[in-house]
Amino acid sequence: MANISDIIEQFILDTMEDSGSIEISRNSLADYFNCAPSQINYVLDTRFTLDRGFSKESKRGGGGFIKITHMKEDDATMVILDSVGEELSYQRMDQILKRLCQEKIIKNRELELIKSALSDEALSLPLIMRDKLRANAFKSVLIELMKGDK
Amino acid sequence: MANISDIIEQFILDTMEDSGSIEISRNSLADYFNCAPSQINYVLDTRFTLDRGFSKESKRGGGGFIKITHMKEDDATMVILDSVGEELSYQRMDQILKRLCQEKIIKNRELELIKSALSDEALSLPLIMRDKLRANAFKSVLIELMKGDK
DNA sequence: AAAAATGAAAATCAAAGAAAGTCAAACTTT
DNA sequence: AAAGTTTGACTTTCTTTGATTTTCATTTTT
Repeated sequence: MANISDIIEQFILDTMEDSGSIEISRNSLADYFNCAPSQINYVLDTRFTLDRGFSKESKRGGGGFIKITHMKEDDATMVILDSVGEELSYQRMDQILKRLCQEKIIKNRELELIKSALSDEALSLPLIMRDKLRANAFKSVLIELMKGDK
Repeated sequence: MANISDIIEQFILDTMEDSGSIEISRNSLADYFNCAPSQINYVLDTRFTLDRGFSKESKRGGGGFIKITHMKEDDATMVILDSVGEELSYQRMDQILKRLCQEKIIKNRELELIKSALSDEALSLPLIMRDKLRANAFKSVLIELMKGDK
């Protein structure tokens, strides 16, 4: 235990606890922990994944940053995320979206927009890849929907 | 938002908010922000682009100026659809979404949802395929948007 | 009055700088 | 041995800076 990756993970988790998000400079963080900058990427790639309810955004160059967002911690949202799994058909996505709509989590127009962005036609790929990619992209949408307060 | 370019962008946006246009002296603006005059060009080239619905005109020499106008397009969606080619980077999509937002064609939340559905993280594919797929999926969203109104 | 010189802008372009991403080799733990 | 971690060299993207060029208006010269 107590390897640097776990420590960095904990640090990030602690820092983002209140707001549900954090915006950091990769280099400063690496400096702070005396590690290679790419170590930060390793931590991000292995721990702050979509499956675990995190989404990331970053920018290079002057004024660059990495931003991590987490969805709300309650079970209900986590259950939905879990239910997506590795692959997601258009039909199943549709079902989930309908439910979100019934529960007033999204508007009908939002449902339509998401469906059009992630329809079979929009994701022009071989079937196996398509459902995998849809699973991933849809998780990203769910996380956006269920972001912590702010 | 720690870099000068973003600050200058915001300043210009704020200043032109009311009238929808602004006429400035490049040198004074550079003076005001203590930066190289060419930095202003950089901001103009990267942020006040056609994709975002801005047009620029300028004059050199004594009494020179730069004028930026935000054009109101009747059906921006159609024009944008035509301008999205075979590939679409995340950055460019972001610009377009900002414009759709400014023109009140989509809400901010819808912008965020689309961004999350079609982010680099969501579309976990090799870069070349990713931008192709994004172009396709985004067109599908634009078409959905055109259905909506009217 | 036309031509030439001067100076005041803005445009361009390339180099340098800043920050994050990638990938594979070396090392550790299980 | 396999899985997980650490490190570093190299790449890509975005920003900043400055030197040089182009364009326009005004003034001076012929």
